[in-house]
This record gives sequence, structure tokens and C-alpha cells, in this order.
Amino acid sequence: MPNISEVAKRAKVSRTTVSRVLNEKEDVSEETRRRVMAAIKDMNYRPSALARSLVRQKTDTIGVILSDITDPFFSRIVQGVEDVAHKFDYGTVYASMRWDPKLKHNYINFLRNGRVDGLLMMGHTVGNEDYLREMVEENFPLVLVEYWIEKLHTSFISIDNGGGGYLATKHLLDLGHRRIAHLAGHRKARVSAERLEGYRRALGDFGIPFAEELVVYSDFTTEDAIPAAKKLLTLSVRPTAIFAGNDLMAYGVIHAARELCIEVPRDLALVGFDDIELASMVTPALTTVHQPRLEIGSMAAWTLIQQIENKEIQPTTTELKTSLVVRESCGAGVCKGFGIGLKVEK
Amino acid sequence: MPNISEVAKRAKVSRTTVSRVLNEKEDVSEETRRRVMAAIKDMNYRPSALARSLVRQKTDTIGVILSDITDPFFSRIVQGVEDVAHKFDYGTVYASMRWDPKLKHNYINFLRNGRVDGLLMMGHTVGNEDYLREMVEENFPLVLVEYWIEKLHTSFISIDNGGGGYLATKHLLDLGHRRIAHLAGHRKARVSAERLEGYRRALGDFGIPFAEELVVYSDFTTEDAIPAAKKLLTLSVRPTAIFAGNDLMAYGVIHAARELCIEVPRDLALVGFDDIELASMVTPALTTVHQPRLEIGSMAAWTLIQQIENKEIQPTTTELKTSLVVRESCGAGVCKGFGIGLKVEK
DNA sequence: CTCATTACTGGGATCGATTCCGAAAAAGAC
DNA sequence: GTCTTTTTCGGAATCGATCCCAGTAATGAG
Repeated sequence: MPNISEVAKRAKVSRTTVSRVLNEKEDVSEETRRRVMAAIKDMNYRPSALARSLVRQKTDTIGVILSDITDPFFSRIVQGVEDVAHKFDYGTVYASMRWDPKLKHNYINFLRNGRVDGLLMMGHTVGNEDYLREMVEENFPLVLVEYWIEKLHTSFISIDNGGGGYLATKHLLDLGHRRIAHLAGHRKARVSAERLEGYRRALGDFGIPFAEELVVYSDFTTEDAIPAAKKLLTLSVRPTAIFAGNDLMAYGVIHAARELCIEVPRDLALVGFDDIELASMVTPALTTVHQPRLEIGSMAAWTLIQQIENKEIQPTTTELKTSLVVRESCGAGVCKGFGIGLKVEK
Repeated sequence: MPNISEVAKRAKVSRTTVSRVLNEKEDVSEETRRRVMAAIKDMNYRPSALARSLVRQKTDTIGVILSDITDPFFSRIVQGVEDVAHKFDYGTVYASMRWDPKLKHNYINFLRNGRVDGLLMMGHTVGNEDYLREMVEENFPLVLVEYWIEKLHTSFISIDNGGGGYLATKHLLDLGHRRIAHLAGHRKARVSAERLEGYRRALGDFGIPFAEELVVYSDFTTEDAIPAAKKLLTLSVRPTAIFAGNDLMAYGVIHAARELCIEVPRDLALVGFDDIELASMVTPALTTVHQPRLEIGSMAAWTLIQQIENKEIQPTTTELKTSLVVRESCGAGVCKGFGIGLKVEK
């Protein structure tokens, strides 16, 4: 691999001039520029990003740490992140912490040591978060997406989980359900508490007392949701509707229900949360709370880049609105057309 | 952010000694080691990966380029990659090319310029692949996963797609189906051709003539598969079974079928390919061809690391076996237990 | 023709680590 | 006590770029 000096020698100019051509500076004559370009092409030269970043103290890269890289929930968020990042000439690299706090810690260190200019963390909180405080104290650009940490002086992007929970529950109440269970997500995740709050608020508005037994927790995965859902479906007085903490968990409910010969939506109404792509694809199509994920992603990237390029900027907290997408799983019947849901804005 | 010299000054030693402590070299006395460690902790020092990589000409990082970062197909593959990579003390970074050839090109350049020691490419081929040849010529470590390029002197990891197609089709034939359609994946992808070949071979073995009209192509997505599936389901003589190019496309078939009031498996038998996690979760649980994805991932990472650490090594081609997982979508009835498929080894 | 101004170009320091080689100090041999 | 060997440490070069500052050539003004 040739370096900048060899290119310079070949083009019979100095390193400095090659660098100028590379960075499209103006003060280089057309003729030398052509010579340099030719040398670059001839030698198949590609500048070392490493050396460049080292001297400039800037990598033009943002790191994205996800709880699980293949969670469909992140799909469009990532798209939003990339769109904005590329617009500002930033590259993106991803790391998946796969729910393993140690892995997460490794990754953060891995990326922080000069590999990226800032970090975007998204997903659910697990384990000790002290190193996040450390990062913030050291003024390392950090934006958290749906990843709430108490009293952390940094930017947050989140959605109105409480409102979403309210929408979902109210929809079920409007359909006449009175015994509505909630299969909540990870007990320690803030989003779980918020969605639960929305659920309680809706019940309250309809004068229905909150029943402890109707709320069960599980992880945000289908596998984990199955036994939890079974617990709800085998209560002495079975709920007629369930509001699940996310779409994947809603599939767990369907799964569990089928094993008990309960059919959705015939015997059980079901609402999910997230509106992942698959929600409209599988049978029954899921009624669910929609998150503006493209916006979440672009907002997050934008916020982070602002923070990188202007370290003095104050952290911001952004909350995006949710909406309800009515499909089949509540038997609401509003939507015969398969998959194309009636979108009810909040 | 302190650098190694400042740490050295504080510990009253030279940079060299600090570096030795950092890299756990043996020739440093216990006492100075302690002093250095203390200084490191006091100053909250973290070595710059950039500077280290620059001088060592090694990043200890492998790049993974995926066609779509959130395709559930990659989930366990990525897990396999990470397990092996971490075992060998490599970090991993991901980039998603999102089917955009230009984006892909950008990413490859982005990662190649000294950011990673080698590249793992997985997913389906789109666009011009000349730069891949260029990489190989320059002896840049590269391993392709299910990403076949003609006459490229580099390592490949793939699965026995032909065998998988055969298994899927034979299963349908064994169940008595005689008019079996194939909803093939991306026309230009090699995997499509291979799976199609398996389909034809199985038909041949049962003495059934191949009918052009029974094969339709679409992208590897649910959305794209829907119209294609409709084409098959509205043939004058409707097929009684469909072998779909992957699981997501199989969902497209279910989707299309429902719109036409055709129910799977009652009116139509269906086999997918990949065995993504969701295949066992949704209704009906999908009978599908299983790929050993964890092994694919670990194999790929292992092969790449071998190539990085020993540039003289010859490229290898690995083909892993597939197996059939029988669930509900063929109405085979072997499996009442929901989701837990009878695994028929090839 | 001389001097001032502008347009290009190059030298050398720098970013933050590693590594080779040699030097000093300590330990051991006789 | 002297010489050799081992242990421990430091100096200087290096990786491959960028950038400040200064120097040269070309151009224009008078």
C-alpha cells in the first residue's frame, strides 16, 4: 500500500500538495492537481483514515450501540440515523451489546478510544450505568434513545410511551373490553413503567379499578413472553383483552393463546407496541402503537452531530408522539383490507 | 484527555515503560508497574486505539458488511461472528449497505482505509463487483458469505442451497402434492439459482415435468413477494403447494393467499427457507429449510481471522449442510406442539 | 527595470502510540 | 574486587496523514 509520500514523489510534489489535492483545497494549480490525481490513480492510493483522524483529532464517524442489532424495531431507526449521518458526512459503525453488560462495556471502550466522535445508545438498560456518567463528565458526545438514565446531563430522544399506553388501552376500552391485562416489558426498563402508567390512566378514565393480577412482566422477546402470557390466560377470570409491551411480545401472546385453544382476535383482543414491519405482515395483522422510528433515528443522529460539532451546546430532551394503527388483532373490524391499517392519530 | 507522555511524566518513567505496562510485557519491575497503573487510574487515561493501530499497522477489528443490518436472517450469524471474533481478541463493526450499491461502495472504502483488518461481506449481490476483485488483488483479507462471485480468488462460506431446495420440494412431493410452484428469490442471486435447481431435481426424481409458469421471481422481502405470489395463486390451474425462496417471502405468500381467501395450510401447502426465529413464532408456524446460522457466522469469522493472521493462506470454500424443519404450514400434521418442529436431518 | 502583491509549493512539527537498540543498574560468578 | 550476565528502563525513529509558516515564482503596477 502506497502512502502519501510515495504519491508525492511520483507526482514530483511535496506531501503537503498531495494533501491539498486530497482535501480539495483551492490553492493548487490545475496542472499540478492533474499530475497528483494521475499519480493517485496510478498507484491505487487510498489515504489512511487512521493517520488522518489521529492528526485531526476527528474521526467523522459516529458509533451506534444497540441492545440487539437484529431487533426489527431498530430497522428504520438505523435508516434514519444513516440518512442524517451521511448528509453531514459522517460514517456510522454499529455494535450490538446483545444484552450482555460486559459486552456492552467492552464495546463502549472499544469505540470510545478514538474510533468515533460520539456515541448513540439505544435499547433497554441493563446493568450498571456508571461509565455513562463518566463519559458525560469527560464531555464525550452521547445521545440516548429510549434509554433513560436518571439525572444524566446529556441528550435524550424518546417517545411518548405513556400516551401510547393510553391509546392502546383506550382502544380496547372503546371496543367494550373491561377486563384488560397488560403484559409489560422488562421490569427495570423505564419504557415499561411509562407504558404501564398510560394503561392505568386509561383504566382510570373509564372508572375501572387497577388489578394487580392483570399485570405481568417479561423480557421484550417472543420467547420470554409466552410463559408470561400463559399466566394471564389461565387466570380464574380470564382477561378478554391484552395490551402487550411490544409487538414481539404480542406474538408471544398469540403463541400462548393458541396452545390454550384461544384464538386472536375471536376470543381475545390484542394490542402491541412499536409497529414493526412484520406487524402488518403476519396473521392476524397486529393492532399496535406506532412509533415514528425514522424520525427517532434522524433526530438522534442530528442531535449527536450538533453536540459533536459544538461541544458547548446544552443537552436536549426530545419526546416524539405515538399513534395507534388499527388492524385485525382486536377484531375491531374497521379494516378488512389486509395489512393496510387505519391510522388513528392521537 | 491525557496521553501516554503525561502518564509517563506523572509516574516518573518514560513513555516506553508505560507502553510496556499497557501491553503487559514482562520486563518491568513490579514496583514501577504499580506506579504506572496508579498514574493511569488517577488520570483516567485510555490509550488511543488510533495511534496504536497506526504504528502497529493492525486494527484488531473486522468489518462486517450486511445487505440489510436488520434482516432477521443475520441475527444468529452475527452472533457466531462475534463469539469467534472476541475469542481471538478482535472487535467487530457493522455496516449496512441497504441494497444501495453506492452506499455499499462508500462503506467498503470507509472501512478499508485502515479502519479494519479484514472484511466479511454477507447478503445478496447487487451491482458491479469489480472493487471486490481489486481488494483481492491487493491481498486485502476478504470472506464472502452467501455472496458468490465468479472466479474470485478468496474464501467463501455458503450453504447447500441446492440440497435445501431439494429437501423442501421433496417434502411437498412426499405429502402427495404434484403441482408445486416455486417463488424464487432475487433473479440475479446465485442462491436463487441453486435453490431452483434443487426444486427441479426433486421434481425430476418424481417424474414430474418442470413447468415454466410455476416459477416466479421476486425480491427477498415480504412486500415484494406478495404480488409475485398472487401471480402464482391466480394461475388457471392453481398450485397446491409453494416453495418460497425464503421465510420472509413465505409470509408474503400467506399474505397474498389470505387476500384471495386461500388458507395456509388448509388450501395451500407452504415451505420457506432460512428458518428465521420468527418462523416458529407466527401462525401458521412455518415449515422451512434450516440453515446452521451460528456455524455460518463462526466459520466466516474464523476463516477471515486465519486469513488476516497468515496472509499466505490459500482461500477456502466451505459449504454447510441444511436440514428441513417440519412445522404447520404444509399441514403435514406431524407436529401438533406449536413451534417445536420435528427436525428431519438431510 | 524594480518593487509589491498574489498564487503556489515545500519544510518541519505534530497527533499518540509502538519498537528497536543500547545503556544503566542490579545480581551473580569467581 | 572485577567481570559477566540479567533485569529494567529510556532515547529516538516510525506509522501516515494535516497544517502552520515561510519561501519561491509569477504577475501586475509604476
